[in-house]
Amino acid sequence: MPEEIIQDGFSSEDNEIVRQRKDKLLRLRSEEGYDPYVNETWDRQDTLASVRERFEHLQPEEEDTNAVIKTAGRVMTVRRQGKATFADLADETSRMQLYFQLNSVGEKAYDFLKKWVDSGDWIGIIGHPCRTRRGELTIMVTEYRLLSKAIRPLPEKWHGLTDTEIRYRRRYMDLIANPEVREVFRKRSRIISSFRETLESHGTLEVETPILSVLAGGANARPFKTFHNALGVDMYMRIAVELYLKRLVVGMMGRVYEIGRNFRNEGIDTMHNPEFTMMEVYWPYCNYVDMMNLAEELIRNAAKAIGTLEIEWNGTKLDLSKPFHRITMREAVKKYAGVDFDTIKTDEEARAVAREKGLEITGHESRFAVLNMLFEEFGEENLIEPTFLLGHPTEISPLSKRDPEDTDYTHRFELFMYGKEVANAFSELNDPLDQRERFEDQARKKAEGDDEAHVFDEDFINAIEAGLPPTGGMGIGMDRVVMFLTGAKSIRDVILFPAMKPKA
RNA sequence: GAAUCGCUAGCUCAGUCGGUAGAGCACCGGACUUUUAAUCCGGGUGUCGCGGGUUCAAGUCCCGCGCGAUUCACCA
Repeated sequence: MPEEIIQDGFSSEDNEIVRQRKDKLLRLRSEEGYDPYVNETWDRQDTLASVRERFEHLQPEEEDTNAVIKTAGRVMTVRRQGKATFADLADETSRMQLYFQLNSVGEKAYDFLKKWVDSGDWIGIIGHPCRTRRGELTIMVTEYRLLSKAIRPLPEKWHGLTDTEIRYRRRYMDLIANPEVREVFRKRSRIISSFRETLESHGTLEVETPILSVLAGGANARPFKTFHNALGVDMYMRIAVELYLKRLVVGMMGRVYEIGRNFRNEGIDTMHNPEFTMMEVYWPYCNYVDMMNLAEELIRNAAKAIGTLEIEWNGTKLDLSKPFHRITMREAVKKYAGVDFDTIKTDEEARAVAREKGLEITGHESRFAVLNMLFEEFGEENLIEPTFLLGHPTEISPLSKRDPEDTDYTHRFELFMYGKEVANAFSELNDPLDQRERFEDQARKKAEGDDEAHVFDEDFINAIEAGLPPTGGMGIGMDRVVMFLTGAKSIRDVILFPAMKPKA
């Protein structure tokens, strides 16, 4: 078949159905003088859900000719039957049967329907409700208007669209074919709204900080790099908003939060997307304990907002009304790896234990790094019920305040659910001298080849030097919260347009 | 990065031992004024993911590549 682009909007890529529909569209314009893409408004007065609610009381074969319904939606299926036609109309709220009779709409409109309206098209309709003999609430159409024409066929009406690749790449087709997918994203929206409501009920101000900047700090992660032409400088996409929000607390903005996209140039799997949504919150005069309470409240309220405190993910049910568990990293390692770190006093001892446990050891690890490795290897996956992990070593917590009782450890927690990290929080380090040392330590790690070590942010130190009040801060991975509350097994199922490799 | 599985019509899928590409839905034409996976009659619309190879003959066998899914590794 020769490569050619056919004129008038036709393409050699078109399949048979698309060619027929394009041809139909041209004929609709030339034969009827009707342009289905002209600027049109339609005064929709009812959604299908509201129609369903208003006329639920109708009995089979009952018809309410006095009521007027004015609605609109996408034609999903058409059942033509000579001088009568049934169709299913869907909108964002529901789906309802339409009944067009030759007598009810008139001959001219009925012929137009037969000739020009297809499944996939958007139509506005005026009619009244009735219930069929078989009990189906139906709109008896008296007038309708073709609002927009679809020239590409809908996915199959019975099996729908299941091909994951098409579902993610062409999410619009997924959303058309699978109403339950629309419901997941409505829940996502409600969860995020609930977070905002909870935060604002505590007097927290929503702020926006740079996505693009010269330094990407606040987390251990590889950033995306880009270039600003006019400034002539390399820039990075943010990996966290932490350092900016703490500057705002220094700047006397009080309680602040941001819900926004972070970007990390790392692998993609069922728990990670290169861009993901993070909520970060900072409260002056508070500490990590306040953040624990806030974390529980945020998650519980979000669950309530979508209807239930009983959640199920990956076959495991959880009751979010119960208080969340607490365990220290050392306790978790003792329990799940069988290693008692209280008896380990040197890095050498720790490395020996780690080798025994089968961990890959280079010989430079401190006992604190080993503790963390043992937790990640043996502990993490066991924290199924919501659990605050406490007592992180200072070495792996460069922005976290030390525990005054044991300065090798910090006042920090991570919240785990289903064995996955959902939140990370701490009493924010506000000692500028200590913060400088921590950054210096990170800089050493970076120089040793750790490309995920924190960058040294001199201006952030400057901010801390200006005085950060005692502050509790927390970050929550919103995508994971949505996954656990909706039962989605992949992060791609809670992100409308997940990252995909280009096909060709 | 590795392994496994998948990629065939718009969608969901079948395709035997290597022997002329199939079904349902959708779509096109016709009948039908209460159907609802409507029904009935007629019609197959295709770069079998891409590129090589073996063979008289490849959707099928072999090699390479691409994309996706899952698991593992990596990664907050």
